[in-house]
Amino acid sequence: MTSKVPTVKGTREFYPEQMSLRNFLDEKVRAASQAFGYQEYDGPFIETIDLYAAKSGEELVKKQSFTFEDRGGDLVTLRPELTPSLARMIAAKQNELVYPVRWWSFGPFWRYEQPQKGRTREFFQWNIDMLGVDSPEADAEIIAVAATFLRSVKLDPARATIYVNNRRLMESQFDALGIFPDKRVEVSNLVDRRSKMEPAKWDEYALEVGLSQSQLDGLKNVLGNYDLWKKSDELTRTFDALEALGMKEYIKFNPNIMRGLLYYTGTVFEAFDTTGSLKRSIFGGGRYDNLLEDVGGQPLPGVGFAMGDVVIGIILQEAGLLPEFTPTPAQVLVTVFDEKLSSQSYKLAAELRDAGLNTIVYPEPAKLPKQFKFADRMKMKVALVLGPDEAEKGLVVLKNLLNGEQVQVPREAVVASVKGILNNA
RNA sequence: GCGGAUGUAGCUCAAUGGCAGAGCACUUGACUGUGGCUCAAGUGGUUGUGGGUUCGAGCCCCAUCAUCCGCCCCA
Repeated sequence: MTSKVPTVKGTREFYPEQMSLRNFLDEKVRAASQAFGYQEYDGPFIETIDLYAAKSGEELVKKQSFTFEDRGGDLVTLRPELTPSLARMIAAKQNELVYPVRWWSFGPFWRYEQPQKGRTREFFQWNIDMLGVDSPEADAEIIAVAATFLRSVKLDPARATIYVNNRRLMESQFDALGIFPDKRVEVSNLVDRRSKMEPAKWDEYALEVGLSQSQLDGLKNVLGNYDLWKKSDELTRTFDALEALGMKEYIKFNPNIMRGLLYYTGTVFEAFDTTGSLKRSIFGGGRYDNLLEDVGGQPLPGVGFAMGDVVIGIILQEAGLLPEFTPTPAQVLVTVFDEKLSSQSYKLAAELRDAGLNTIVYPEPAKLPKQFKFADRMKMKVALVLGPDEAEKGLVVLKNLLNGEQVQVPREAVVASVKGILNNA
C-alpha cells in the first residue's frame, strides 16, 4: 500500500539497514583515502548551472540535471558531479594550497535520469583527486587507492577488474589512421558503445560517423590490440608503479575504455564486476590536465575518479560481502518488571551507560516474554531482570541471550559481569 | 523521451469471468518471572485509482498513477 504522499521519483529512503550499508561504504572509502594521506573536503550541494555548462557534456547539463529557478530568479542545479566544484575551489586558493593536493569526498548527488537497476536520481558518490602533478606515478597512485578500496571490501581481482587506457595513446592511433581531431568525440562515443552493440550494427554506425572502411578496419585492429600499451611511456610507467604498489592484479589494459567525459586528457580507467548481473561500471576516472584553466585558474594537472554507492552496493550484496546487519547499537537490555520496580531498572540502565555500555531499557512495564522477544529481534546480547526477588536481595538476573545461560549477580557486580559476557561474545 | 512487465493482507505471493486465499509477520494461549524451536487459535482486504463490458470482474477493455526491467545517456 503506497502512502498518500509518495517519495520523489528516484529518491531513496535509508531505513536503518540501508543506512548501515551507506555507513559501511563511507568507512571503507574513508579508510582507503586516508591510507594514502588524502584530506576530506566537500563542496556546495547546489550550484549555478553555468558551472557545468563548460565541460560536463551536454546530455548531463541539459537533460540529466535537476535545475530550477530560485526565488531570486537565478537558475540553480543540484550538483550532478563534484569535479567542477573542486576545480573552482582549487582555483580560488591556487596560490595558498600545498601541492600535490590530495582530496576526497563522499556525499549526495542528483541526476534526472530514468531509475533502473543501479541507477537512481539521488545517490552518494566517492570522489578522490590528486592535483598539481602530472606524472604517470600519480595516475598509478589514484588507481591504487581504488584497488585498495576493492580489496578492503573483499572484491578480489577475479571479481572486479580495473580497465585502464590512455587517451593520448588512442589519439596517436587515431592520427595514424587519418582520423582527424574533429571526429574525436564521435569516435570516442563509438568506441564506448562497442561492447553494447551487435558487431554488424556497430560497423554500420562507424561508417555513418564517417569512417572509411580501411579506417574502420584499422580501428578494430587497434581496439583488439591488448599490447598497445607498450607503445605508451605513460602507461608503461603507470603499470610499473602499480606493480610496485602491489596492485597489478586488479589492473588490465583495455583499449576499448574511452569514457565520454570531455575533460579527460590522458590515462582513463573504469572498473567492472566481471561476474555479477550488473554490467555497469563500479567507478571511473582519469587524468584531466586542462580543467583548472577551463574554470579560470592557472594550468594545473589533475587525476581522479568517482564511485557511486548504488552499483557497488548491489554488487557487494549479490556477492554476499556485506557485514551482517546489527539492528541496534545497544547490546544490553534492562527489562522492567513492573511499575513499582521500573525506577530501579532505569537507575541500573544509567549506570551501565556511565560505564560505556550502550543500553536500552524497556519504556513501559510489559510482560517479560514481550521484552525478551524484543531483545531477541534486536539481536541484543544481554538481558537483565530486576524483579521483586532480586530487589529484595540486592541481586540482578543476567541472561546471556546468545547461549541462554543465566546467572544471579550482586547489584554492584553487574557492570563487570555484563562486560565479561560481551568480551567473550 | 521510447519499449516491456507488474500492482491482491504489514511482507512475499496464489486464486478457469462465479464464496478473496496461503506462508511469513503480528496478537493470544500451551508456558502465572524469560527470547529463539514447536503446536493451536485469532486479528488483518474499497484486489493502486477512475471509468467501461457482463446476470456477475482480482481476472476482460480503456484511461490514469506508481513501481520494476530494458533502451537512450552515463560525469
